[in-house]
Amino acid sequence: MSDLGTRLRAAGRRLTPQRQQVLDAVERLGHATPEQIVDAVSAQADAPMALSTVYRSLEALQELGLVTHTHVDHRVPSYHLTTHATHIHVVCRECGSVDEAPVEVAQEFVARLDGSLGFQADVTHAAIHGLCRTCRKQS
Amino acid sequence: MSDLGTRLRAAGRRLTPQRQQVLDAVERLGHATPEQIVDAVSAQADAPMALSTVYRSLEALQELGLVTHTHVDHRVPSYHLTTHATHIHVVCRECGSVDEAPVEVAQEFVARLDGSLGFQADVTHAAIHGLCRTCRKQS
DNA sequence: TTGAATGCAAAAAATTTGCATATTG
DNA sequence: CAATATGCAAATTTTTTGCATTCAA
Repeated sequence: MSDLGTRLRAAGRRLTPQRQQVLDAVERLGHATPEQIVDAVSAQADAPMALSTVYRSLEALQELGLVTHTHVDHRVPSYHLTTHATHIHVVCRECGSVDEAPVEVAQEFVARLDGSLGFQADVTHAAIHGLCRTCRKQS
Repeated sequence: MSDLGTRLRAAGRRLTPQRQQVLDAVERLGHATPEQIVDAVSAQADAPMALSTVYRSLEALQELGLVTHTHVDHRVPSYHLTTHATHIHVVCRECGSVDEAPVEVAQEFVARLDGSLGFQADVTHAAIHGLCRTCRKQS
């Protein structure tokens, strides 16, 4: 994987300290909302970063395929590295709890999507909604 | 499955024409944003429905487990019947195209989530992000 | 009749945009 | 130097909330 600067330039874009900081923050935080990112970056950097810059940076990083986002919370998107492929999020629609499952659980699912649609799925960190063990028993 | 009124009352809530209309609209439209629902309902009913009523109705219907939502478009949630289990949505993060896959594709995935976490997943209409066949080749 | 729901308007939250200025390549 | 990106503030868009009124049970 080439570095951020190279990738950005290849896409006709530029490497700025802000973009690097946003990428670093996403990596460091694991998952983060734009709000959390701006807070994290502003805490480290000398000057606070504009929230609009975070949005625009995330857009650029997403275009490069370096980050993606998911909707764990129904309102705010949560960003994470595309390569940070460690688990899948399952969200209970009853109690709102968030649990994690290893990627292997979806291996066959991904393979089938590939086979039938030619779609390269990024289920990693995808938010799967449903009922958790506990809430399920109660209904 | 008991009817809407019974279910609502069992939850200490009430059956109102608005809630029935919202449920009907979701069923008729398949998927719909709050905005689309208010439009659809207002077109049929004599008086236009308040958008806040749509939000509150959807909340109630979700609590009953009758509807769920997904994020096909990253901004606005799209609602659909929980029972309307026909397909899974795959969304390309590159071109934004939306494709569908039959539920069977996820059967094993769902079974495994159940087995490992006891989680009852509703992958139906879940939005899976990734790269479509076309965009995949270009990158 | 009484608690729950609606409608409206106002507030809050989240995201986007315009534009002058600064910065990258 | 030219094109791209930032920062700020204003504008949009989306969702929530307060409250008086209406309505379901």
